[in-house]
Amino acid sequence: MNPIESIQESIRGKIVEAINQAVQTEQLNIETIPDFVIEVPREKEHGDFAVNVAMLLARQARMAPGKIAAILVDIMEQNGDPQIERVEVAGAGFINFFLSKAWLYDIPGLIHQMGDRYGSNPNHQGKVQVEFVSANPTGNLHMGNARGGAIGDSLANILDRAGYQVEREYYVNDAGNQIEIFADSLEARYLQLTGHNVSFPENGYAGQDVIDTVKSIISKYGSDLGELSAEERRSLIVDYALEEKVAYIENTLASFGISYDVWFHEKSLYESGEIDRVLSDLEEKGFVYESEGALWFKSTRFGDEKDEVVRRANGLPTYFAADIAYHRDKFARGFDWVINVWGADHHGHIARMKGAMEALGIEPDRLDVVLMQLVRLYRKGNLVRMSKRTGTTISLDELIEEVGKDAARFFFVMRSPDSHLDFDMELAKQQSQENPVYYVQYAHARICSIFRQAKAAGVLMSAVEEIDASLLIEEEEIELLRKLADFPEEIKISARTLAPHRIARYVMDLAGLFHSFYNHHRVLNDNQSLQDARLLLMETTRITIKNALQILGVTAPEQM
RNA sequence: GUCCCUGUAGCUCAGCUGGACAGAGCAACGGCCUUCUAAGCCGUGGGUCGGGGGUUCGAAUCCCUCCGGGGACGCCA
Repeated sequence: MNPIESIQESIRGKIVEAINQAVQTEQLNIETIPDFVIEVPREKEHGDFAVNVAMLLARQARMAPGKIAAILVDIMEQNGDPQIERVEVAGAGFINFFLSKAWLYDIPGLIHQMGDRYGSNPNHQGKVQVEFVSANPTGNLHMGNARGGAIGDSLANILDRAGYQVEREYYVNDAGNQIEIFADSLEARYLQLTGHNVSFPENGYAGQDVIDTVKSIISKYGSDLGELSAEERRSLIVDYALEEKVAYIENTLASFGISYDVWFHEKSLYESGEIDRVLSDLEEKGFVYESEGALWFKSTRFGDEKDEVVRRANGLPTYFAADIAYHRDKFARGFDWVINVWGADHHGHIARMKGAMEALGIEPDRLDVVLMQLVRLYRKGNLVRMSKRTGTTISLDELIEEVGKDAARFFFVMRSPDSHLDFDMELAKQQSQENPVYYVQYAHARICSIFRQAKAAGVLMSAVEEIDASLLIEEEEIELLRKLADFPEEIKISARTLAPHRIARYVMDLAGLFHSFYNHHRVLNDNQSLQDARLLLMETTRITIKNALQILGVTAPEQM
C-alpha cells in the first residue's frame, strides 16, 4: 500500500479524463497525451500536488499553457470530486491540486495495521541478488569494505521492501593469482618463524595479520610440518589461513548487522571447470582471440576502451575470466536482476563485464553496478592517511569497537554512494545534537517514553477503529502525517535509483518533524479523544522510524 | 592523454525521469526546561548552484567547452 502513489494515480486519471473531454468537445486539438509529471510542490501555497501537463501540451495544441490549464481545471470543476478541495491554474501553467485531508487521516490506521511491514510495496517482482563487500580473504576489512557493507545491506533491505525476492551474496576470492601470492607469503613466514632463513616475497602480504595467522598455525600444528611434502604443507597452511580469514570476515560483518544468504567461492569455478567452459563458449562465438601467447576478450566490440586478457600466456585464467564465469552463473541461478556494490577503483571493470554478459547473450541491463567513492577518515579535523605501512589504517572491527555499529552504519549510508565520504570519528562518537544518529534514535526513545508515562498514569490508547484521527489539525500534526504517508514512496524511489541515503535523509526529516511536534503539543492531556488521536500518531511515527532504521541496520532504542 | 565520479551557504551534504522565489544539518548569533527525556524546540543572518556557451515556455538538473578536486587506465584483483 502506497498512499502517495494511489493519489498520484487518481490525479493522473482525472487529468487524462479531462483532456479527453476537452478533445471531444473540441476545446483542445491534440494527438497524444504527453508523459506528464505529478509532483509535490516545494511551496505549500502551490497545493498538495502540481501537474505540468499544460506546458507540455502547449506546442502540440498551439495554445498558451495557461489557457490549456484553465480549460482542464474548468472541466475538472464541473466533474466535481470529493477528494479534491480545489484545483487552480498557477504560474507558467501549472495545475495545482488542493486535496481534502481525508486521505491523510487514513494513514495512521494503515500504519498501525501494517506494523513493521509499513513501507513495503508489493508492486515489484523478481529475484534480485545483491553482492557486496566481497573483500579478499587475505587481509582485514577496511573502511571501504565497511561502506560497501552498509550500502549493500541497506540496498538489499530496500529492494526487499520494494517487493523483490532478495539474496545477499559474498564472493570469496579464494583462488587465482593472489591466493598464490598469499600462500607464498604464508609459507615464507612459516619458514621464518620456524627458524629457517628464507627471504620474504617482494610483492607478498607483509602485514602483521599474516604473521599472527602463521603463529596460530604453529601453535596448532607445531613448528615441524616436515612429515608433509612441500606441496601438502603449503596447502595446509593456505587452507587454514583462508578458513580463518573467512571466519573473521563473517564474524565482523555479523557484528555489523550483516549476514549473507550465500558465500560463493571463486575456487568452485575452477573446480567445476566453469571458467574453461565460459572461455570456450566465448571462443565459439568468436569473442576471444590469441595474441602474444595470451587469450583476449574483445571488449572493444562492446564499447570498452581496450581488449582484456582472460587467459595469461602461462595458461592461467585472469580474475576477469573467473568473474565472467561467476556472473554467468548468477544469471543461470535465476536472478532477474544482479546488483554489485563496488569501490570506485573498479569502475574500469564495468564496461567489459557488461560486454561479457552481452557476448554471452545476457541482457547487460540486468546487471547494475553501484559504484561507491572512497572513504576519507578524519580525526579531530585532520585527515588520517589510510596506510598499512604506517599502521594508521583502521579495520572494521576496530571501527565498530570505537564508534559503535549504529553510528558507523548510519554514517556510511548518509551520503550518496557517488559522494566521497568524509568519516568524522569524533562526530560519530559524539552523543549530541551534532550527531544525526542520536537525533533519530532519541526521537524513537522519546516516543517510547511517552507510552511509559501513559502506562504509569493508567492511560491506555483506545482501539484504533474508535480513534478519530481527524482531530489532528495542528500544523505539526499535519506535516507529520504527510511525512509518514511518504515512506512507501520513498522506498520505491530508493529502490529504483539504488539510493539508500534517501532513507537516512527521510528518517532524519521524520525525526525532526516529531521533535517539533513534541515541543509544541502535549500527547497526554485531559481531552480523551484528542489524546487517543495523538497516541496513535505517536505510535505510527514510532513504527515508521523503527522500520526506516531497520532498513539502515540501526537499532531503535526504547530508552536513552 | 583517455574514461568515471565530483565542484551548491563558513563546514559536511541533499536536491528523484528539467519545473514555480535554491534546501537540510553543523558552525555563528538571540530566545525556550514547575507539565510526556533540553541527546530537544523556536527565531536571525548567510549562496554569482566552479566559469562560459547552448537546448527549452522553463536548467543546480540535459548538451558542449574550460578550470579545480578524487579515482581508474596491469598477462593485479
